[in-house]
Amino acid sequence: MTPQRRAIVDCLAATRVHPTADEVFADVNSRFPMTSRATVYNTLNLLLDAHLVNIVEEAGLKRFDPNIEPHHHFICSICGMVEDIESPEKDQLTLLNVGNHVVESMQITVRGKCAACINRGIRADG
Amino acid sequence: MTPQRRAIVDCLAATRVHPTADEVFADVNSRFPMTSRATVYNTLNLLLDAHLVNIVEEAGLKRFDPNIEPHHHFICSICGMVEDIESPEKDQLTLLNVGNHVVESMQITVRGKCAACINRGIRADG
DNA sequence: ATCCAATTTTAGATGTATTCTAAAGGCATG
DNA sequence: CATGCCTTTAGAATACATCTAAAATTGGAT
Ligand SMILES: [Mn+2]
Ligand SMILES: [Mn+2]
Ligand SMILES: [Zn+2]
Ligand SMILES: [Zn+2]
Repeated sequence: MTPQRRAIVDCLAATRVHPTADEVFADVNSRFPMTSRATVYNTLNLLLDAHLVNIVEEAGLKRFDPNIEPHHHFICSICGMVEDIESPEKDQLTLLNVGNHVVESMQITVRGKCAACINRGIRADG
Repeated sequence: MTPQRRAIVDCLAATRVHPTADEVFADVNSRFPMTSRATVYNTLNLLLDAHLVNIVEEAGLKRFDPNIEPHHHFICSICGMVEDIESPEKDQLTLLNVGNHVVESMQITVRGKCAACINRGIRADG
């Protein structure tokens, strides 16, 4: 556990915004200016392999999610924001068979417009 | 509607495999050898803007889905195959509010191992 | 403390998917 | 035929991610 790795882990633990690798890099770099992108990617991939973080893909970006409890996401179609859903919906899902495939997990993605974007839009109109 | 565009639309209409842009390019190019990648990407993005196709992102790839009816997907964690779910699960989902956000759609992603990959694995073992 | 092997970090090169650009081509209209 | 508009094309440019090889750091053994 090096300072760089600690900074990366801390960055993930402190956020709920599902940052991209580049956002993690920017954050870590502000505290450890010499940290390279490669270290950030290496460490994130180590965390992935160890199942300590998950990935949420959206708009061509891989966003990293330190919340490894099964949960669902809301994604804003305007600003791209990804937010955890403290899921009552989870209980709606029975893990059932799909064809002859072996099902391991099920996840809901909810799309729409986030409150911030709606407010921005209303102000822009008025 | 040019021959290239028709070929791209036909390619999408004929498949259920959620091809990538490059897979569409390969298919179209086999019939119209001079078609460029730019035309494929341009046309796919036009179709997206017109809401005639959707995107399914997986493993860093954008896969194109001509099925614009709301539906769900099974994704194989081994081969990456994306398959529509003729959804009884759809009815499990009530389109409910998430925070102060405006919900527009909800989609289930089921992950696991596909039948083909399971068979391949069993043969490899035996 | 010194040496050494193993691991980690770094800068930059490389890879891969996608988008952009500028010129050429097609097609309809006057 | 000349004009304008849209499409296509090839290749350059961009963006995100991964790989490489050398330097730096670590921890254990002497
Ligand atoms: Mn999450
Ligand atoms: Mn589909
Ligand atoms: Zn938003
Ligand atoms: Zn499979």
